Amino acid sequence: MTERAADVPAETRERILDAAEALFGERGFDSVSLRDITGQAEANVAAVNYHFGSKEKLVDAVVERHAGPINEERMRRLADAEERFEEGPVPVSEILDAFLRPVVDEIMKDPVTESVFCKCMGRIMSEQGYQLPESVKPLFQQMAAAFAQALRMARPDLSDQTVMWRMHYSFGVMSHTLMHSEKLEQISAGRSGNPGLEKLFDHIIEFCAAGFLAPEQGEEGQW
Amino acid sequence: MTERAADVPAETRERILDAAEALFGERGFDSVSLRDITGQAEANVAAVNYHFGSKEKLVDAVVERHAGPINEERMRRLADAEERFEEGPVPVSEILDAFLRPVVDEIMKDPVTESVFCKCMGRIMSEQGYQLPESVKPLFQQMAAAFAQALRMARPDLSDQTVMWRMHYSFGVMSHTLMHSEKLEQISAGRSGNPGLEKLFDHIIEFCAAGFLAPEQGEEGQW
DNA sequence: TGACCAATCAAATAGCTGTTTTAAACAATC
DNA sequence: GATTGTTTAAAACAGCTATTTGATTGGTCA
Repeated sequence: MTERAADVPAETRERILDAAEALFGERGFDSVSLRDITGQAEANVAAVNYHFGSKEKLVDAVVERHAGPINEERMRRLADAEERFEEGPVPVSEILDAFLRPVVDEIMKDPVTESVFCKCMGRIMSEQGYQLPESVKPLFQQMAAAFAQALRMARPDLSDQTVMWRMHYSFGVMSHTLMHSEKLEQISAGRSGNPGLEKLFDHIIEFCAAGFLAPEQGEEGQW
Repeated sequence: MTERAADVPAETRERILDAAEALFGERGFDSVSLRDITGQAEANVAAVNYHFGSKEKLVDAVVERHAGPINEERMRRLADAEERFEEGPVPVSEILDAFLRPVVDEIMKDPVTESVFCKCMGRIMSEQGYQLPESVKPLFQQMAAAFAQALRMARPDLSDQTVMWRMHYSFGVMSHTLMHSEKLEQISAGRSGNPGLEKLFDHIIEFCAAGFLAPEQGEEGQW
């Protein structure tokens, strides 16, 4: 009769996913062993290969669990904004909001794993050499293309390269902030339903939007 | 008679440092084994523990080799800028330049390891949970404090928290860009003495400076 | 010449890695 | 009640990990 804590999901598969997400966020994909994961998940080592096939596929499963919903919500919000501003281009801050807000929402869905998933999300976006699972790649590329086009329309005076790079910078701001989200506790003292997280993303959007509004210096096409 | 390629340093210690830097940048600190490193450096496995004491101290040595000079140069440039603008606060873009430029210079010192060190540098700055070696920590904190103060003077209307966060964001832009610097080749086709790298940092400074110039929204002290 | 010292090497240490195998439970269906 | 397919569990797999050991080299100084 193995008693289990009340907040631990009953299903082994789910427990493994949760434990993996937490540990991946804390220490990275490669540095965490299957024994670390199954130990925390109170499962057998073989359970990972049974449920997921391999460690690599487990990583994919962890990513897929959130990446799909986030990217779909991004597309929804962008389409929504384009409807609201049908007479003209969508403002940069609205585009960035459509891009960033779904991440906040996804993180705040589960207040328990919140802070932990924060870092995992940041890791997914920043880990160099990491390949997105094939199942989310197409949607991700489609999403990125849609946002790039919206931003080009919002700032038609900027070169395409500049728009691309500034998207890249905004991505960096978000992922870097998520990865080091333990510093968040300085501003919102760990209460759940974290209001500090939303405020922080407002703050990020302010910063990136202002960055996007900067005029382009130097001659064009010199890249 | 073991012949060695002409561009490989003769000293074992140096060869290990170079190989470690390259591999760490490519795959991260944990994922690279000593055998990977010594294999590429054409050295014996035991050489790492002989010259550095442990793998962890090797990581520290890789970081120390660049972090010290970069932070010292940052302090020099900031002091220089404060002299040039003695009648008033140093402009944000000048402060960011003093902060970012030494990284470019350090990277471009050695055109061979350039692109590789790019990523390693990014990794050092972004790897979550990684602790700076004790030897560089004091200087780093001193440097960060000096830049924070300069930025507060440049934007006295902003709250201290906002300045801190925007510094954090700028850091994120730089480290994320360095980590994914293989995309650099899209804009500067791999010629050495890379002019694209300098241009890119100008571009980053434009973006971050504009972000810093954004007015502070909402009530203060609500963090 | 002999002693010393730093540097290198192959080999062995103990322990961890992902994965596979084998066997045992379990529920549902015939 | 026997027979399915699904899930769990312990044990073993080969291979890799960082580190240590002890022997061997080459050079330098007394």
